[in-house]
Amino acid sequence: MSTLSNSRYHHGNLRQALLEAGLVILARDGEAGLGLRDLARAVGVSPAAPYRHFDSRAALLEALAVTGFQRFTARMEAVAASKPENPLAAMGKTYVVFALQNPNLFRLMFSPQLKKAAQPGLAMAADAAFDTLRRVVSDSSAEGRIKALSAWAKVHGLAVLLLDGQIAIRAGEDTEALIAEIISSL
Amino acid sequence: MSTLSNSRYHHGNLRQALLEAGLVILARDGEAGLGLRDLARAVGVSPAAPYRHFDSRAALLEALAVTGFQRFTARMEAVAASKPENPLAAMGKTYVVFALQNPNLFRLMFSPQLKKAAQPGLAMAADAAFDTLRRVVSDSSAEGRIKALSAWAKVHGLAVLLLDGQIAIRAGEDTEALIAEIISSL
DNA sequence: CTCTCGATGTTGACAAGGCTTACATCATTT
DNA sequence: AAATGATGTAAGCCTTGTCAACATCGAGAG
Repeated sequence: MSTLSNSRYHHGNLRQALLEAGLVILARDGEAGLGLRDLARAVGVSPAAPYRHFDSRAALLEALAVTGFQRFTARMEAVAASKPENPLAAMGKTYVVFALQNPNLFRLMFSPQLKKAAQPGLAMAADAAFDTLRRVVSDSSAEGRIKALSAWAKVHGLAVLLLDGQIAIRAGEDTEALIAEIISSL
Repeated sequence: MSTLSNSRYHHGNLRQALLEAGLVILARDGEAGLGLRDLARAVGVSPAAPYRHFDSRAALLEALAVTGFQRFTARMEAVAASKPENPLAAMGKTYVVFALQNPNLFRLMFSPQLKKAAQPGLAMAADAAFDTLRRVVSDSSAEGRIKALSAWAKVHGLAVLLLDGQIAIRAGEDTEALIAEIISSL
């Protein structure tokens, strides 16, 4: 392989190419705008080719969500490893910022149509992501669990509401500062 | 009219019938399972008939979301009117319970594909709903706003996470009790 | 009471998109 | 070099949202 002849029958690394192009299209057009045909055309391949690598459109979306969780986990662990003064607040901010930087990917990761229960790979990727958050608070006591869930709920809710434009940002207001204020009480 | 001849050309009250049947199908099959053709068939009408009342499928979904916000608002106002000891906690619980009782409707209400910015009716319905929450906290000071947003984020995040099955409920654990514990700190 | 007209439904069809089946091509193994 | 499994193509089926042209009804004008 490696000959970059742009007209070879086999693509060479179609699965990876589909995922990367999928992330780009997803970021640009949202989940609804990500069609298998468009995606195949973007990669320069026939409409049916993706089916050699993904059983269905849903499977493709699931794979994208998994990579999303992996990137998310990497960011969270990086923050935790940097030992900030207030770990919970720092990770909370990272959580929200990730959502705002990758809105469509974040929405896909939490899309109900993915049904984590039936997809072990996705469930594991999601669990790994949240474990980084849980480890910070969890002293494994019942009280610690409530505290962790409270923090998680608050941060997640803030991310979702900001993403959907529900929280009105006043003119000239700094979104990051607002986030910091809301999260500071963790 | 009023003859209940079940084979009359005109339905009589199609718009209302579509909304009601739509809510049923939505609750059962989710947004993705709500097709215009199925909906039309459920009401006993031709596939194109709904277009006399809704410009598009998106418009139909928007109308369903609006009725969802109206029901939600009614519940929240009822709780607020009952003057509980801790209004914020009581309304928070109502918020979460509504989400758990109407999962698909709740998801539709906050679906990003609805773009409230472009739909004045939907935006107004949503604002009306959250105003009931805002009124409880808002002393209109900057501090009050942060407090209101914090409470809203926490409650909304809890609802979303529970809806998506992200929060693991331990065996024999009471979900309502868990909700109460997490919300009690409001 | 009849006639007309706007509102409401129906029919038929198109286009887009997910998916499948049968076939072509390539790379690797023996 | 021939066989074989993996990968991609071609062609088409089916569902679904949408639209245009036609049919039907109800209500007000005369």
